[in-house]
Amino acid sequence: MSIPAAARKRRDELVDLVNEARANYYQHDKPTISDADYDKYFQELVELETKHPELVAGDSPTQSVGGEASDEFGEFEHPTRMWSLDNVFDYEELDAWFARVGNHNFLCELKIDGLAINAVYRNGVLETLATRGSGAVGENVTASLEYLTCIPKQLTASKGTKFPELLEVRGEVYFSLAEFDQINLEVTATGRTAFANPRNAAAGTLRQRIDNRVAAVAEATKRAEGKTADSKQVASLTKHSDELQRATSALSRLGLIVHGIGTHEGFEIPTQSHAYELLKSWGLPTSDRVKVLKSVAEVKKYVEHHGEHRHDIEHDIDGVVIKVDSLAEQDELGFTARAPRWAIAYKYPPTVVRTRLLDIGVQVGRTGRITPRAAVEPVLVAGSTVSFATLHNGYEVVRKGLLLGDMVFLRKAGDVIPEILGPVVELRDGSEREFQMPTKCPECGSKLAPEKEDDKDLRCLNTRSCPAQLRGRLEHLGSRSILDIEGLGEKAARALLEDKIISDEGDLFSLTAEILQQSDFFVKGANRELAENAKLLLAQLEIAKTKPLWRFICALSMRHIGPPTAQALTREFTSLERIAAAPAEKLAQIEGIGQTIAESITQWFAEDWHAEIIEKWKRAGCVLEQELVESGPQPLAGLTIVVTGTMVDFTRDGASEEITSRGGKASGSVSKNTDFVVVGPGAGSKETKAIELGRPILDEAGFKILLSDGPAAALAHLGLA
DNA sequence: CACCCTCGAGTTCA
DNA sequence: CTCGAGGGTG
Repeated sequence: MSIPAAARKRRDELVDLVNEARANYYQHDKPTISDADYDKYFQELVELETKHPELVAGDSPTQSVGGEASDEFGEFEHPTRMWSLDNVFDYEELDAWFARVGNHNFLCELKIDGLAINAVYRNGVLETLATRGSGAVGENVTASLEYLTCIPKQLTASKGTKFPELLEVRGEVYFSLAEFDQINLEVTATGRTAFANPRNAAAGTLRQRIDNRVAAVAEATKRAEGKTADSKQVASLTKHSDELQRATSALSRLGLIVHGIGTHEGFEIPTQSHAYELLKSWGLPTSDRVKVLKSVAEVKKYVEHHGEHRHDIEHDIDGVVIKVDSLAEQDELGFTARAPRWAIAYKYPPTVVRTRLLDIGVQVGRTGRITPRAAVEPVLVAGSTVSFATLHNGYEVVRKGLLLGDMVFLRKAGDVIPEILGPVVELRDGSEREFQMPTKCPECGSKLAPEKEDDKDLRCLNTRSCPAQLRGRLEHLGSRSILDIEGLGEKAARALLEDKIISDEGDLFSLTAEILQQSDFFVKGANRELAENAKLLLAQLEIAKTKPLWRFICALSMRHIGPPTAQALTREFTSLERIAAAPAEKLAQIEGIGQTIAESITQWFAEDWHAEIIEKWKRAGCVLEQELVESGPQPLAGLTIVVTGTMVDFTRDGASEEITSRGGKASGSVSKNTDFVVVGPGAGSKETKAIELGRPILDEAGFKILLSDGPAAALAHLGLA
């Protein structure tokens, strides 16, 4: 039977999608799609392969060896929630925490960079092992228990021991650095990409469906031992056995340190340290680096000691955890929406590495701004390899004292964005050369100049026809946050311009199939049929034509005008025509718009080719007016709310819309004017700032209460009434 | 005029 | 995340 070409194609797409998602998650430490999407694609692939077994091939993730994401996990609801910890990054913040909690005995321990787990024992017998997951619900990985040597299946009893009926033990599963290197050697030897860091390796190893692997071996055994078995089936058995063996071997090399208890029925303990002693006496692995310290000074000494020796430890750590030792005192301090008040994580500063500054190139942005960008000798920092880092502007280069060829210090700001800190002056040998900002635009050759006297930014003033600016504007207008036109990304923008299909953004909405057919990028096959990407683009352009006016205003790339300002303009004037006709004095009356921006707007409209863009868009059917929407109740009127980190049920833009539609203001930065800070997992400095300024912090559940029941209910949810 | 806040723009890794 | 720059306040 032949396989339909469409099935083959879809199968290839799915394999790529899933494999890419896995690589991003495990090898690069940056998830790109949601777990739900991942499961959806994986499931579709499984079904497709079940229907057409001939399609199953070695590159399919359904066949791949351990250490990667699994398909469906059994969910496990933790009897007692697994909390996160609040972080501090320096002594000032740590002192603030000490001041909040008061005098106690403090239990200090290392914060292992691994995977948090919850082990549930019933009457001393291990019943369930689950990952932390969201904290409320994790993934049930009990199936792997058999192969984990790091965790006792049965607690050891000493004389007279009576085990609690239900006991939850919390701990961290990890690979030692030595095992991590070993695992990665094995991984690369079988042709797969290495894990980015020990944490991902541990997560990948534990979160695999070992039971599926066992089943696969059983199945292959049955076939290979059948009467009609051929060499292919024997080979398949060998392959599946090898995979199972590698997976179980990796599992057996995971380590565990326990660091807490959840539910504990039937016994009482006075302190955290007593709890550890008890767990240890039952045979659970505790750390011998745990210390109970009586003063702030001693705690700081502990923090410093392990900061200096963090690389001498057999596993990765990213900080120190400090807990109030007495459980009674813990109870008194209680919890915030997401973390205990009685514990804090002191995070060590992000790693700084040294690398060579090879060159400084310049980029031309959509507004013509010239941005120098450092090319460095690729270097591994905090889990990924960095090759470039922005330098913002020419003055930055001078201020940092950088010379081409310098060894430089580099770190990841917020653990994400590479940042060059400065040169290692001692290592200069005289061959280094100064960097000069260009005087001509690298893309169109126009002269570069600051827009205003004293501006630090250099700009290419050829707004109309500089290819970099045209491309940038098209890309910007197509992006998710503006008109959200799928099929109009970097490549499409480049093709539209280079193949001279459009001369600028004005022509965009009058594109037709016939016009697109003139470009190689939008056709396929010998008879130049319209390709899928072209159909997508045309359909998306049609949809975009009726998007809200403020999005069109942003799409025009007027200087200084982003979403908030565009929305303010729309509210005041309701149509693009009225904005174009408004005198500067009138525009400047709007909050957030002063003389500078007002004049910049009127000047923009005075430009002939700008007016033409608008004419063309209108002729093509773009709706450049705001129909008055009946606004619902406005429970958030007057409130400024900041959303940070990731939400389960909202995108960032979605959350902003929920806020503005209820009369609130969605802002991007936390200040003392902020009324609420909504914090999801993965939040960074904004959360720290919120704590610093004492602003109320909501989790996603609290945010939903805020949206539905208003600020008073949200505060009540926090126990602040 | 000094300061704080907000917004805009560019941004790194696959 | 970070810098620059505009807006607004005291």
